[in-house]
Amino acid sequence: MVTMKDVAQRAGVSIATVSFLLNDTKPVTAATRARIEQAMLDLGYRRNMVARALASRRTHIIAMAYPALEHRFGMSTSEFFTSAAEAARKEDYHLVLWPVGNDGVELRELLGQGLVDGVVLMEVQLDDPRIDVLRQAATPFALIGRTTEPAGLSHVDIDFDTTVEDAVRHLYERGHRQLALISGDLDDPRFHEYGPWVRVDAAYRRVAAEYGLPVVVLPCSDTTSAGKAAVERLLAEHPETTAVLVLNEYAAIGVVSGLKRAGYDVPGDLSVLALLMVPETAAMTDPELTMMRTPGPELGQLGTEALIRQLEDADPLPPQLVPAKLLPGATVAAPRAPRPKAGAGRRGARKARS
Amino acid sequence: MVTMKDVAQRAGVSIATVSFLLNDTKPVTAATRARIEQAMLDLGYRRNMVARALASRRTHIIAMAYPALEHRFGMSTSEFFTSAAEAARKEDYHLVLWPVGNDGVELRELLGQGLVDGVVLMEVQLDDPRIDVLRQAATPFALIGRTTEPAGLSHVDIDFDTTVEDAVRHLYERGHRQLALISGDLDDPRFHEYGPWVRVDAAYRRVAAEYGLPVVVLPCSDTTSAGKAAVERLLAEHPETTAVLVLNEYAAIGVVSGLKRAGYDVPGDLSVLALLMVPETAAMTDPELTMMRTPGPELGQLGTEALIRQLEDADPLPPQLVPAKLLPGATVAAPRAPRPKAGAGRRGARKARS
DNA sequence: ATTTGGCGGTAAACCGCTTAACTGAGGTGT
DNA sequence: ACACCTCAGTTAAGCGGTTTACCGCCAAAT
Repeated sequence: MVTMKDVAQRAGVSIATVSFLLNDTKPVTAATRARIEQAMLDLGYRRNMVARALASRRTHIIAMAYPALEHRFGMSTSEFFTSAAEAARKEDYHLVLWPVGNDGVELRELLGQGLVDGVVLMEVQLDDPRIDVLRQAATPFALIGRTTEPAGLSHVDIDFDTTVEDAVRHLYERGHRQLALISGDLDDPRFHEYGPWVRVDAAYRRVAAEYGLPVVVLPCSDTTSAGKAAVERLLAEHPETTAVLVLNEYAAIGVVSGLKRAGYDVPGDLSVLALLMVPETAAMTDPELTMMRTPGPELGQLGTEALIRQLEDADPLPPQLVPAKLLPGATVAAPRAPRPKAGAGRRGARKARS
Repeated sequence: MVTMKDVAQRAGVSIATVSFLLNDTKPVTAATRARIEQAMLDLGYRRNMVARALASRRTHIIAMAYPALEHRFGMSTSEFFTSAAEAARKEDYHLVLWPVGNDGVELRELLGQGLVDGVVLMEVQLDDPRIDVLRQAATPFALIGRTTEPAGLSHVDIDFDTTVEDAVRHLYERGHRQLALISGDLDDPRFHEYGPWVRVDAAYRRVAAEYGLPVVVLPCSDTTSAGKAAVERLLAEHPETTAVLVLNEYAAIGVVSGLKRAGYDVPGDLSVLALLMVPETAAMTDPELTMMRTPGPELGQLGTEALIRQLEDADPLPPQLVPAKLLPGATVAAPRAPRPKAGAGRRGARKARS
């Protein structure tokens, strides 16, 4: 292995000078610089990260901590990983993957090893014990997602308010007045603390009120079968509905196939707009789902950048809320009949096919 | 930060003794052991990975190198990442994510940093320049996937032969004699070197021949729309087909919806069996796809374990070929009519379903 | 002519841990 | 009784860098 000593020797300078040049931490004359650089080239020198880390107390490694066991990884999980890894590389950091429990025990253990300069925390809970662990360890961190009181915490998250607003407006502008939200299942004890669901739910109720729309919200867990079931209930209980927003990814698929199976034409009889989805999934339905594309890649990247800013103590990135952006598909159209106004007519459907 | 020196001091021993105890690299009397352990407990000592790495020349970090830019990540990518990360943790290693180009340039750069003890290489090409880079760097590595000549290389891969055999047998046993494979698009220059597609194609031709079945293979890239197009062509060119195997994940979705759109009943009119898929995706079609579940988690885990074995120079794990296992869904049934071909009487079935 | 001070460069002390070589106090064999 | 092992521990030399003093030199200031 070629070390700095070798380079220094060949360039006829001291090892310190090489270090100063490499880190640009002290000026060096053009002549010596040239000699050193030539020497490095000749020898094929590569600076050893580990030694550097030990001496400088900065490893240039950051961790992405995500809930282990949790096998309900959506499509967007790998987007987080890859976008974060790329952002890290770009800044000359490495990203390690840390599957950790939600209680923070494993996280504390890992932090103790002194391997990482900072942590990007995924799937942040509304009240997250891991944050205390990070604080106690005095380890810089950034959140993807946020707690109930995120003020002062470096974080990025989906802008649920804007996302829902945009979604509702999209439908409203096309004439829809009878909307429904197929939401997350907040009654499920595992999720009534789940930020995205809570926030979308709240945002929707607010926006619907603003638009003077009736508030129809059906809980639904994130599976296609749950989606089918939810839409059946919707048709039975609120047949006047002309457009449905679906929060969950897999549920949205279920909603579309449930509608088709029930003989409804999408978007003829009912429009469907998926709220947080990735294009690959949306393309799977027939017709292709119109969706708000979940900003997974942006979040992974921004979260990482926010963390690295702290580490390089540049001016900290302010909290970023990124809305999901509309990605048109083929499941939204104008409602079939002129809008029925207060209490007026409603429609079933009878398209069938086989 | 509590260092080994602190511990040694408090326990009244030399720092070396602490190290020997920690690494179990030299015997220590019960009495001193107890004193040291107590001291560590009192002080809350955590051994510093970086210093250890520098001194021992083993970082206990491994990299997962995967092709950057390649945004055609299937659902199984995050399975690789998480299963590898978990396997690494279990053995007290850390996993870093390295998005690298296929030419090996970035990989060489990263290896030079001396950060990792070894590399798990994903998406191995049939002739992969990155392997030479790893060899030159004398870095231990394991492959997920394999080259044309994988002998001598530590690797794990899907057992395409068994997978295809099992798939064909499954259909054959249910009475199908007119199969078709909707394969990868090997004509696409980007992919005619893509191992999984090449191997499935080859395996299918072999197995079909063994079973005395006509060989019908349609190329198809991995999108739902390509799947739809492919199945339309299939219906036009080979209307006698009673069951279709689909290699690609998204294509399989397209095949099902294409069939439904064309007025075919699945599986009544045509059975569909997806070859390499994850359950989450399969659940999205209606009816749910019958599939061979791609062994993503196993591969990530086994690849990591194989690498770590090398690093700990235990007896090396032999190359592992893991077949995809059948996961029943609702898209395979017996063919409707008795098979029209020459030869003896056979019985088809006429189960239908709606 | 002497002082001052900036500047390119060096020496050496770490960073926290591993490990080879060494020490010294019991047992053993003869 | 003496040399010879064993065995738990210790000393100290690294691992490959970073970083804080410090030094000598020359130009500008006095």
